[in-house]
Amino acid sequence: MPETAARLREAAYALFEQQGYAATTVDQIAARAGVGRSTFFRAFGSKEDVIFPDHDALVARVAARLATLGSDPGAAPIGATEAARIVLEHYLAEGDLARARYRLTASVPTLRDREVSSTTGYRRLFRDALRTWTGEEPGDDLRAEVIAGSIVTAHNHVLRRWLRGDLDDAGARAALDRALGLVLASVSAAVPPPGGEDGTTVVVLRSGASLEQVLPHLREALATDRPHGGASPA
Amino acid sequence: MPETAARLREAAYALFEQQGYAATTVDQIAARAGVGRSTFFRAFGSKEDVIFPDHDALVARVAARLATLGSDPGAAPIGATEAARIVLEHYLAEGDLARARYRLTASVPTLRDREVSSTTGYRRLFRDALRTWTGEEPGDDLRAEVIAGSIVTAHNHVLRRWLRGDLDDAGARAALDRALGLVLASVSAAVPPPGGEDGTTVVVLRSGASLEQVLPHLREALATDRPHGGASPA
DNA sequence: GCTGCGGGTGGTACTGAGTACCGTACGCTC
DNA sequence: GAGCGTACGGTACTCAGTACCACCCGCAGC
Repeated sequence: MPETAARLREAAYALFEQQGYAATTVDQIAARAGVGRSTFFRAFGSKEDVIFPDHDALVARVAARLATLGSDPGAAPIGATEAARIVLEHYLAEGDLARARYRLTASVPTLRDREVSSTTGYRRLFRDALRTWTGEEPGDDLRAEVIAGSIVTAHNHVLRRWLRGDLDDAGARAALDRALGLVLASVSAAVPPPGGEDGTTVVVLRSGASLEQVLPHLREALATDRPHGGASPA
Repeated sequence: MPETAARLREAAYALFEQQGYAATTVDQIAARAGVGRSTFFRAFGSKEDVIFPDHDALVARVAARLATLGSDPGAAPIGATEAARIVLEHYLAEGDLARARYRLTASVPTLRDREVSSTTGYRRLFRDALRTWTGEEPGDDLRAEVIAGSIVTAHNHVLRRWLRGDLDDAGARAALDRALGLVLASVSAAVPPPGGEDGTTVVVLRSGASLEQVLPHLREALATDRPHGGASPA
C-alpha cells in the first residue's frame, strides 16, 4: 500500500472512531492526512472504499484457489474449505484493523450494506466453482447456490465470533473446520454421488445410538424414491 | 399507495427505462409527475426507495407469520415454507412491475446491492424464528443461520427464474415447494431430533441400492463422534 | 543544461442526492 | 369565520463524487 493511502486510512479510522462515520467529511480526512481532497479520491474511489481497501485482491485470491478445482468431484469440498480458510486467514492477519472495521460496519447501516453485498461476490464465486460438483447448469443451479451460501454463512459465522472476541485465532480456525464439516456433511447429501446414476448416500449425525434401532427407519426411507430427511431418533 | 406517490413511481420507472437510472435525476422524475422535488423526497426517502416501496410492509408480514411459530419443533419447517411463500406470492401479484424492477436491479449495481442487502433482513428473520427449532443460543446459532440462508437462497432462486420468465406463476409455486423440500430435507439432518439428548438421524437419498452394501459404511460412520457426511455410493 | 515526458499532486468548478426550513394553500372542525 | 393539521412548493445549504487543469518533480535523451 502506497505511503499516502496508508496515512489517509489511518486518518479516516481515527476520525470515524472519534466523531462517527457520517459526521466525518472527506475534507477532514484529507486535511488530517495532510493531502488534498483530490488525492483522497484518487487513492480510494469513494468514502466507503477507505474501509474496504484490499477487498478486490482477496476476492481474486479466492477465485484463483477455486479455479484449480477442475471437475474432480472429490476435490470440491476440500477446495471450498481451503478457499474459505484463505478468507479467514486474511482477517486473522489483519488483527485489530479487522476488528476496528467490524465496529464501524456493525454500527453504520451504509457500511453494513456494503459489506453484505460484498459477500454476494463470494457466493457467486463458490456457486460457479461448485457447479461442476453438483453437475448443474448455470441458471438452474439450486444446489450449488445453497451449498455456496452455506459455506459463506458458516465462514461469516465463525469470522463474526472472532471479530467480537469470542474466539482467538486458533479457536477460529478450529471453529471454521467444524462449521464447514457440519455444513458440507449436511449438504453433500443433496449432491449426486460421484459414481453416477444410482447410489445411496447416507449421512449420519449424532452417533451413539444403536444402529439396530435405526435400521427399520432406514429400510423404510430406502423404499421411497425421493429425498427424505429427518428420520426420527432411534 | 397515495395518489402522488403512484404518479411519481410511474414517472420514475418510465424515465429509468428510457434513459437509465444514473442519468435520471430526481428533478426530472418530479417534473414528469407534475410535483415539486420536495414532494418526491417526502413520498420516498431516497431515489432508490422509489424502486422498493412496499418492502417494509412485506417484511412485516413475513415477520408476523414467523412469530406464530412458537417453540413447536415440527411447526418450524412448515411455518418457514409458508413464510417464504408469502414473499413469492407478493411478487407474483406484482406481475410486470416486479419484472421491470428486476430488469433495473439486474443492470444497475447500486440497486443490486440494495436488493442484496435487503435479503439480509429476511435471513435475520428466519434465523431468529428457527433458533427455537435448532435449540441454539443467539450468537452461537450456526445451524439456524445456515438453514435460514438456505431457505432464502432457495426462494430467491425460484423467484429469479420466474422474474426471468423461465417459470410461469404455477411453475414458480411448484418449484418453490420442491426447492424448499430439497433444502429442508437436506438441512434438517443437522437439527437435533425433537426427542432430546442423544439419537441418530439418518438421511437417505437416491434410494435403490442395496442396504446391505451401505451397512459397513454406516457402522463406520457411527463409530465416529463427529458429523460425517458423504459416504460413498453403495 | 534544457528539453520533453509521465506520474503523483493540489485546486477549482460543477452536478446531483439528501436535509432543513419556511411560507402557503387546502380541508376539517368548533 | 377562526383555528388547526396536513400536504405541497421553493429556497438554501452540505457533501460525495467527477472533470479538468495547472503544477512539481524525477528521469531519460540529444
